[in-house]
Amino acid sequence: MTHDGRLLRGQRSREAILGQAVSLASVEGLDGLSLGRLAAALGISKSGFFAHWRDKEQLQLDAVDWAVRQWTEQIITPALRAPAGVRRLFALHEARLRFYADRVLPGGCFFLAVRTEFDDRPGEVRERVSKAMRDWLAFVRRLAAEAISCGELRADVDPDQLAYEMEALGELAVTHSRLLDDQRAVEHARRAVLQRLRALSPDPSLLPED
Amino acid sequence: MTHDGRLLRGQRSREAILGQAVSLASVEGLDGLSLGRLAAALGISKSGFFAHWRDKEQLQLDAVDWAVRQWTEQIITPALRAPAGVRRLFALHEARLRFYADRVLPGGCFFLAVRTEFDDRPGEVRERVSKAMRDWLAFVRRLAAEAISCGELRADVDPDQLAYEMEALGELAVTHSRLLDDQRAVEHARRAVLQRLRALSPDPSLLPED
DNA sequence: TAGATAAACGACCGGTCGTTCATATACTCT
DNA sequence: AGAGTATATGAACGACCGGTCGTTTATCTA
Repeated sequence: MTHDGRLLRGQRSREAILGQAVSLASVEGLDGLSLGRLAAALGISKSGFFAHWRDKEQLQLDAVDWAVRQWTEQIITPALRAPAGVRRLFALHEARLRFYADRVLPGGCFFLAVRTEFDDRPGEVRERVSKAMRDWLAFVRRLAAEAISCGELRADVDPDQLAYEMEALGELAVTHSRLLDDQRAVEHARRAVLQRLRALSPDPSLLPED
Repeated sequence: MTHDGRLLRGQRSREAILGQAVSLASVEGLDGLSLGRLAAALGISKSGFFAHWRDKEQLQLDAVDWAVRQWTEQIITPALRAPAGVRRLFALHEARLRFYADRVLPGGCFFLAVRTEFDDRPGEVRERVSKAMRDWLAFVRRLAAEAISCGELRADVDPDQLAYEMEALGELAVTHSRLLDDQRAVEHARRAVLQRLRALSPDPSLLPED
């Protein structure tokens, strides 16, 4: 129980499979992704999945959780190194844009792909994705509320409204930069949030001018 | 040649099929849509499609054009009844949000679904969707430039930047309202653009306060 | 009225989908 | 050494995929 090489190997397999699944799902979605292609990309057999997951849906659910962990490590954690307030909010936005620009995922954003796929399709996957989005938005709202309470955002700012705007402005960068081959999309996304935060802050000098 | 009931019937069939295809594609995408389900939804046989289109891709291309026409009729044309300037820009935004709120398409937005599906998949469909997006953004930019030249927007406004922001803020309303069952999403989208336009206009009183 | 043509159909093709199952291997525990 | 278990495989399944084929029905033309 304490030292089982099989479990360790199994866990490594699971991690490798989920990572690849999230990568492919960022391109073709979680349902568009087929087990055959996933197996081919990993060089394993299709039936091997069912040693780890009961069916495709269970794998999809775990893939969502894996993507949440990746998002936390690569966007939230780095942003928390910035001082609380508007600088942390903007650091969060920049971490996200860097995640897109660095092409960490071949499709750009797992959550964009999966959200448009499942927003109108009932089931457990939808609920899991929905919860991930709620948690993420609640986190952004909390950062906004922090910024208000430490006086770096005007007291009349609505955290809900600001979180919506940051989410919208950040995410369009994915499809715009790809579909239109428009490099300026990321710059538009950056400037939009920067100018918005500066306009809402009593001390804009906390943020870069441009 | 001038009066052929067969051609007329064929054209009506094509229109009905494309309308249904756009509806279904707004939910599951243009590739996720299967000819079998499309035929079932229309109560016709699968093989009948190939009397009108060579293959699925040709139908997809026509569906994109059909969706562009629908978008023009239901969003652009109504907005053009508003006077040129910031009021027309905001009318465009409101027409779009009404299109979403009225659930004209069961999936909310054909172009959101198709864009996330094809932004990283080469082919003719991608090019067609890309062109549709470019044309749409160019139209929004033109309205913004008009507003600047008639003095209703500050001269230092960047039409590219404004078009990006309006697009981003408008479109997130689709998935947010659906995935999160959040009715406020549309209101967030409306207020974000309204306050943005008011902030950029020398005469905010042209627009509603809230 | 006879022939041509557009529209729609049912049957069927090869291929891929998610899934099941019997089996083999690798490892731990008793 | 032997039982038990986690991991992985290849073969096979029924369902559905996009697409082809020959045929029928409806309509126009000569």
